[in-house]
Amino acid sequence: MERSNTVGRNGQGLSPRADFLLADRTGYLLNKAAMLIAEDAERALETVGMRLRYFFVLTSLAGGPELSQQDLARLLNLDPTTVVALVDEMERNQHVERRRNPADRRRYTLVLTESGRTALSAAEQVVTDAEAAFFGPLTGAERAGMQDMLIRLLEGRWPSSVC
Amino acid sequence: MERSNTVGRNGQGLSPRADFLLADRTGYLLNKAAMLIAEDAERALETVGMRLRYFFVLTSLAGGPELSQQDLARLLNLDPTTVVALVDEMERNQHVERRRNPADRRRYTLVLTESGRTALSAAEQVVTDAEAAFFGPLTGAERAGMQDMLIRLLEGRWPSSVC
DNA sequence: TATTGTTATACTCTATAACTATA
DNA sequence: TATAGTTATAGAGTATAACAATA
Repeated sequence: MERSNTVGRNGQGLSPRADFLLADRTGYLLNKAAMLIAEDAERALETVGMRLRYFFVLTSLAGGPELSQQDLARLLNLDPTTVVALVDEMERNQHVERRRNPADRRRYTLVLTESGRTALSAAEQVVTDAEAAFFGPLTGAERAGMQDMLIRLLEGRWPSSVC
Repeated sequence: MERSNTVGRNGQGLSPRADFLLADRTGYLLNKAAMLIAEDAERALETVGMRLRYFFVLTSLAGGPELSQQDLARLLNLDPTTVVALVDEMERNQHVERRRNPADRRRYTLVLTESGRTALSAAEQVVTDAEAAFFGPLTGAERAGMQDMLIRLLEGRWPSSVC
């Protein structure tokens, strides 16, 4: 049921106009949009039995250089202890192997398995579809422009090794 | 069916490029950017002793129509029980008053106090500065374009009453 | 019967500290 | 001494269910 607002936002006589509205805050809009696309992607991934963070890890391992658990933690802004649990799960699913790095035997090198690649492919499809739906209101050029702007905003705040 | 993939990206000669890198995912970039600006804003607000969500609530109350706690929950994607705790805190700080809505005595109308407005003003300054720094890499036109695109992406997924 | 605000509770997620093995 | 990974645990944050008052 909708509320009947007796007083309009822009102050029809009474209500004082605020200096900043929520919708004026680029940062707020960014957060709201991020939340919605994350929800959409999470919902899409449910159909293939995967969580979003799991998908991010698979993508990171598939696309980049060799990564250790610490690398993953830094890259995805996860706590190292969270990565342990995640990789445990991925290893149980045989999507990832831990291989000791001979150059530094403290580290594991995380290796995507064939099965992991297969799971990733299926996940990529549903996520790509979800993104296409979400960014549907934008033209291709606009979306490319947003992509470019976001990358520039992230410049220097991204762990060196990837991207 | 097993791990016959010595094809991993460790092979210097034959590293297969992934179909999608993390940086190709507009959704991922959106999330990363949102996380960073939220962190920046949170850090900026520390200097005035305020949390980001608190700031969002103050902004919502200052700028919009009368809001109940349920309205706030829907607007800011918060759980109604979380809003109770938040408003409790704001009432202790005398930034907000709960007034029974005579038209529907189940609801409170949340009213910003003068002291709340003062706190909001101080917070607006530091958040505006943090946003200016974060979006510094963009031209004014670009930032306006992003603002416009974000609003279009949120269209229809925003509670009707506000924005 | 449905909704607002509330409390109590359970659950999930994340952060902290300590330990090991390597460097 | 410092770092990677691990474990156990504490803490924050969130969701769930039940309830009273009101519609």
